[in-house]
Amino acid sequence: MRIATWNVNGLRARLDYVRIWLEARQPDIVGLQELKVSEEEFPASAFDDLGFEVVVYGQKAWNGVAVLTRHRAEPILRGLPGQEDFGARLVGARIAGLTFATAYCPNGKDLAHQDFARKLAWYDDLARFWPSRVAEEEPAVLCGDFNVVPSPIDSWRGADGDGSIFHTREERTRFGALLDLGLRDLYREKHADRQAYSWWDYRAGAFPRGRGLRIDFLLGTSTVVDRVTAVEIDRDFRKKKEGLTASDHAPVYADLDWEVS
DNA sequence: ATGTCTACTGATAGTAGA
Repeated sequence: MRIATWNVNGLRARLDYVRIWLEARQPDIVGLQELKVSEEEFPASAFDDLGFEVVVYGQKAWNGVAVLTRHRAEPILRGLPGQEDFGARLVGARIAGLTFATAYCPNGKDLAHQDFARKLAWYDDLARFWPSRVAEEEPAVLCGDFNVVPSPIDSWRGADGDGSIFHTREERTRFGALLDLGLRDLYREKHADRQAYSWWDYRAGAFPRGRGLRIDFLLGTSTVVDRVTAVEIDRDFRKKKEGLTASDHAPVYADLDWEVS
């Protein structure tokens, strides 16, 4: 079974591109972020045609998350309690015996902006909420755009980035608190020393220059980690395809040795 | 510093957010 996470940066603008990726990679479950579309305008029929059921938490213009699945989904999470003002950023479902949730964590903008403190508070609420709904021993995945660079190796700037937005001690502590709940970074479990990125700024030629950050993660509990056979950042799908513009994020996917009943 | 992209608006170019 193949699971994936992808910040698509506008689902309506990206729909044809997303379709190309789904057909190329054939994932079973996908967490999408930054849909930037209301639930009324969500292109459900396009995914239906491709054989995917959808669980959507949409919002006009900003944010928005969804789970696509080839298997039957039972919705279990919609939003982070107490953080409704920060928009549609968390949705989850139970699929094929797996708890699968996807998050679009706040960006924070810059260290002086009030959204930076709000980002930290959002993380604190997530770390409180998650264990109230998901047991550490159950097979579970929390994936998404976390807007945090966990370690210097995850930044094109290396340790020179330390202290700047996405690279602060405060953000790393919050991300670490999720790992302390028993969630493990599937990519890092498979590729301990590989420097690779999942996001590149559209500006200043960041992608061709190799100036990226690894901020998109598939986090899994131990029962999931034990089943992982491969994890890849699909860098090829950060490139233009058939004249279509890519998201500024690449998809990240993992293959699990998983029985779908 | 910023060479881009998306979606919004009493829109039809300018702005905000990332």
